[in-house]
Amino acid sequence: MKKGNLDLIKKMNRALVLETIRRDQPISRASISKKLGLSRSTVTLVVNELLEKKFVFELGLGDSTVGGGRKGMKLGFNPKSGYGVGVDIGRSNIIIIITDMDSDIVFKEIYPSTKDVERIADYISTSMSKSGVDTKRIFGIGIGVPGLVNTRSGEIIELSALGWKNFNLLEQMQPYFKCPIFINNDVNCAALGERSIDKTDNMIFLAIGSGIGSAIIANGELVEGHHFSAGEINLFVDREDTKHGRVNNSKSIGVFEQQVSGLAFEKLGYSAEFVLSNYKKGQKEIDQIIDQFVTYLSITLANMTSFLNPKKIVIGGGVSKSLNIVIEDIKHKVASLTSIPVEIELACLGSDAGALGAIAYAFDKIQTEDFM
Amino acid sequence: MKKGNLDLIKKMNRALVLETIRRDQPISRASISKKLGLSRSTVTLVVNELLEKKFVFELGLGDSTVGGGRKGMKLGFNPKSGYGVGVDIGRSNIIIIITDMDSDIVFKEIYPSTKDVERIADYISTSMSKSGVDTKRIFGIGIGVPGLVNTRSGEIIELSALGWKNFNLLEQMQPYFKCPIFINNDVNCAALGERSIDKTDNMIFLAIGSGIGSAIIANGELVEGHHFSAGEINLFVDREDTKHGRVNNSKSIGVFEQQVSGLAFEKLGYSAEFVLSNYKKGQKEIDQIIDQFVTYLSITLANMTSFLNPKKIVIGGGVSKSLNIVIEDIKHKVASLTSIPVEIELACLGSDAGALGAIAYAFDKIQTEDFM
DNA sequence: TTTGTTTGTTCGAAGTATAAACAAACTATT
DNA sequence: AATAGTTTGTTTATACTTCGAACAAACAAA
Repeated sequence: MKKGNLDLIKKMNRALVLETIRRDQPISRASISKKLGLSRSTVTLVVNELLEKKFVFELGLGDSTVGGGRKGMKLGFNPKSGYGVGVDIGRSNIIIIITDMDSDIVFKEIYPSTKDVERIADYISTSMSKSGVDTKRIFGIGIGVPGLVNTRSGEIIELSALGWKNFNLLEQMQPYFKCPIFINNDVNCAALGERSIDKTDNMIFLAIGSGIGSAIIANGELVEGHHFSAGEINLFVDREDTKHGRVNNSKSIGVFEQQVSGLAFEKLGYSAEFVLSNYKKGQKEIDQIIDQFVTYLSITLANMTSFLNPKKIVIGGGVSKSLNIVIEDIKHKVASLTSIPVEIELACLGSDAGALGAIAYAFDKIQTEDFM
Repeated sequence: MKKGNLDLIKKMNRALVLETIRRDQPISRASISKKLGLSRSTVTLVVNELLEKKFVFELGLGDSTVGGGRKGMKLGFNPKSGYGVGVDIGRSNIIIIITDMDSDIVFKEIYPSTKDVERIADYISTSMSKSGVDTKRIFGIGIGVPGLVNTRSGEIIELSALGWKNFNLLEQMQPYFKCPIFINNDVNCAALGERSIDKTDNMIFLAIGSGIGSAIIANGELVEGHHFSAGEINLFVDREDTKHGRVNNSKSIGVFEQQVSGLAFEKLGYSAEFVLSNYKKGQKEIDQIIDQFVTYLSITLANMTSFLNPKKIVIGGGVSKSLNIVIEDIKHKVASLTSIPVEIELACLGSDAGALGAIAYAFDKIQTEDFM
C-alpha cells in the first residue's frame, strides 16, 4: 500500500476530477462536486489548476435549469493536453504511432526491424520530432515485443526473433528519453488496445497468426502470471494429443499451435487465407481442415469461458481477418459446449493493435502507479 | 478511484503502520519510520493511537546497537485485538468458526443446515456469545455458500442445495449484526483460506469432492468473472467428448465433472476412497479407472498452468485426502505436458477450509475497501 | 420587482504530515 | 569518570489539504 500524505490526496483528487471531466464532458464544477462528493471549493481549486495547465477548457455556459439558478460553466477535456507513443517491435517491422488522449493517431511511421537499441531510440526520437508534438506533453512511451517480458524490471526474458535473452531493454532505452517507458508482450498490448474501446473488465484476447497466443484481462487488470508466462495457449493439449504421443518439449512448437494457427494450414501446404476463403465450395479436404480447426478452437474457447467467465473473447492476429466466414459457426459451437454466456468478436484494430495497445498500456500504468 | 481527504491519509498510514508491526514485529517506532518513509513524529502519533486502542503492545526495550544510541521500544501486534467469524453453509452442516487476527481458532461449532435466515443468524449470535469474544472486537462475518453469489450485492444467484435463487442473503442477514457481512462461493473461500498461509498472488484452487470446482487468484485478487461464474471447470470438454456427443446442457452434470470427481467413481459403483486406496494392488479395472482419472486431471492442470501461469495449484475437497498415492504421478505428468513450471500441492486445511477462508475473505475485503 | 435557487469564489477552521529542535538513553573513546 | 557522538522518541511550529459557511453573481418564476 502507498504512504499517505497531503501530496497524495491532491493528486488523487486532481486525477479524479480530470477523469470525470474527460468522461462526462461537458460538465460544470457544481456537477463534479455532486458526483464526486468533493466540496465545491475544492473542485474550484482543482479545476483552476487544470485550466492553467491546459488539461481542460471552459466551453461556455450550460443550459438553464427549471426553477432558476445561475448557469454553470461547462468544462471540457483537452485531448491535445497529452500524447502517448506506441512502439510495436515486430519480427520484420517496427511500427511507431503517436496518439493524443482521445486515441486519435497524429503520427505513424513504419521502420525496418532491428535489435540495435540506439537505432530504435533514434526511430522514436525522429518520429516524435517529425510529429511536431511538444515533447513535454508526451506522458509516456509504450513498447510491445513478441516475447516474454518482465514488466516490472523491463527485462526481455526471451525474444527469439531478435535474439534477445535476459536483456534489460528498459535500462538500455530509458537514458534516451525523459518520459517513462513501459514494456510488455505484444499480445498483452494488443489486448489492452482492444479493451480501450469498451473498457471491459473481464476479457480474453486471442492472437491467431502464424502461431497462437492469448492475453487475459481479469478484474480490469492484465493477468501476467507468476513468471509473466500467462496466456501460453500454444501449449494446450488434450486426451487425443496424449493418445498420439504429442507432448510439449521445450524445443518443439506447442501442441495446440500445431493444430490451430496459420502454421497448421501451412504444414498442409496451404495459406490460411486460401483455405478459409475456399470453405464450403466443394473441396472436401479443405472443408475437413476447417471443420477440425473450428471444432478445436471452439472447444478451447468454451473451456476458457467456463474457466474465467469473461464478458467477451476477442480474436485478433493475422488470421482473424479471414475468420468472418466461420465466426457464426464458432459462436454456435461454443454456446453448445458451455452453459456460460460469452460474446465472441473479431478484433477491430488491425495491424496497429500492438502499437495502439502499447500506448493504452503505458497510460494504464501511469494512471494506476502515479495518478498523474 | 477513491476520493482523497484528510481522513483517508490518516487511515492509510494507520493501516500501513499496523500492517508493518504485524508482519515485522518486534519493531521500534524508528524502524517503522525508516521502512515506510514516514517521519518519526507521524509514527509516534499513529502508534500512540494504536496503543490506546490496544491494537499493539509495547514489548520492552530492544537490543543495543553498535556505536551507541538510545534503545528503541519494541512494538508487537495484539492478535486478540480483532476477531473474525466464518460461516460455511453446506448442504448438510453449517460450520461456524471464530478466529483471532493470527487465524487461531478460538471457537468452533457445527449446526445442522437450514435455509431459515433467522435461525442461521441465531446460530451465529449464539456462537459469538458462547465464545466470550467482545462483540466490538469482531471486525466482520464471512459466509461461504456452495452456489453462485453476486459478491457485490450479496445476492445468492443460484444455490440449488438450499433452494435459494435470486435471494439476497446479505440484506436478510445484515440487520441481525452490527459488523459488516461478506458472502462468497465456498470454493472461492476455501481458496482464500489456503492462500492466507503463504500469500501467493497467483494460484489456482481445485475442489474435488462429489463434484469438481475451482477458484482462481490472479494478481493477488479473486477472479470472479463477468457474472461471478469463473472457475466452472465442471463444464470442461475436449475433442474426445464431442466425438462421443457429450455436451453441456443446463440440466445435466458437467462433462468434465462426470469423468473427474467423486461422482465419476460412484457412477462405476465405487467410492473415491476405496478406488484410490486400492490403486496398483493387482486389480486391473481399478488401475484403469485411476489412470484415466489421473491422465485427464493432469492434462487439465497442465492447460490451466499454460493459460494462467500460477505459482501453484492446490487441490482440496473431499477426494483430495485420498490423492496422496497419485500426487507424484500427477506432478510428473503435468511437467511433461507443459513447459511452464508450477507447484502442485494437496490442501492443508481440511473441512474447516470453507469457514476459515470465509474469514480470510472478510478480512481481505475490509482491508482493501475500508483500510480499517 | 421580488423571491427562491443555483453556481462559483473567498475565507477561516480543522486536521494531516513534516522538519527542526529537543530531551533522554545509550556506546565508545579518552 | 568524563566526554563526545549516536539513536530514539516527543514536542512545536509550519505548510498544506479539504471542508463548511458566507457571499456575490446569475438566473427563473411569480
